[in-house]
Amino acid sequence: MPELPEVETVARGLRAVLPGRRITGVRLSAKTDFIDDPAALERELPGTRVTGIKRYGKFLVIELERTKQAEESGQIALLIHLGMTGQIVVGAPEAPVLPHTHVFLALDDGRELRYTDIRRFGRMGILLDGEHEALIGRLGLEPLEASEREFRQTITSRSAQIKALLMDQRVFRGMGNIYTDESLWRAKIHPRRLGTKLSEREVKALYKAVQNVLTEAIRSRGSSVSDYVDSDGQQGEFQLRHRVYQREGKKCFRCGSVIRRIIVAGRSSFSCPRCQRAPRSVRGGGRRKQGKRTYS
DNA sequence: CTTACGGCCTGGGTGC
DNA sequence: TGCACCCAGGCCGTAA
Repeated sequence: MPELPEVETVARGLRAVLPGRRITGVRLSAKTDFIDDPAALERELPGTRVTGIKRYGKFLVIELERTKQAEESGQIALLIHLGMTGQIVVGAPEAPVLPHTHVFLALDDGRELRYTDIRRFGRMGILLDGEHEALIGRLGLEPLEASEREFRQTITSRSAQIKALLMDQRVFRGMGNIYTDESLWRAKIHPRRLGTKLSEREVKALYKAVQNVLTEAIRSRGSSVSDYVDSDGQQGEFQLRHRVYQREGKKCFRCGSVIRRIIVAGRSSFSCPRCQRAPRSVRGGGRRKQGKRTYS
């Protein structure tokens, strides 16, 4: 569910309430298979103070300093990935507990941070000093920080399908299914086009599209398609501005053609058949695996 | 080194 | 009402 704009929105929400707060207690549910080392959370977190909130692509890092054991002065951090259905909400401990809430962090201001995750595709764990860099090192460019030149360099040096490239976290960090489709539609590029085969004009248009889509989505506090809420429990509004995502069968906002859904890079991909021309290899009667598809 | 695909998990929607 | 199936903002491990 959450992509860069949603995670950024959560990060900003947490920045407004967490820094300076001390974690006074940790409680976990019985289902902790999404936590790297549950015991480490219970052992390390109590007594730490939040010093900052960082976002790397779709990862959230809550930076902490130890305040109890002075000999162990090292900084640690709580790493969180929201997966598809993860939610972090800070609120009153008396608030009703949503189903699938698996982590409760008591704070010294009397409030409580809760992590809820229906599908448990999320991830959580303690980061010690070195692990911080190791994680970030495996991630690609932050799209909103990349220059146009870096962007072009990265895209044109890979031969994968552009959709797969944009969603590959080792290439760009933070893009997911929604914002990839929305960006490709704005740039009028078919998701199956290959990175190497994009013209300079197309790459330029895509760069702008990505910048604009992400920036506007952050301004709208993300997209709430089904589960997403920010750290106040509020939904985003960018879903009202989606131009292709989940609009199969509806008219293209630009040309009126019927939006299609196809599978690209293993994911549902929505595009306009007229605005986003398919590459040659795909346009013809190319034999592609369709699985058990029913034609009606 | 790529890329493709199944699996992980739960719930909502649809069609029979 | 039940059941089977498909689908969902993501990623990881394995196979080719």
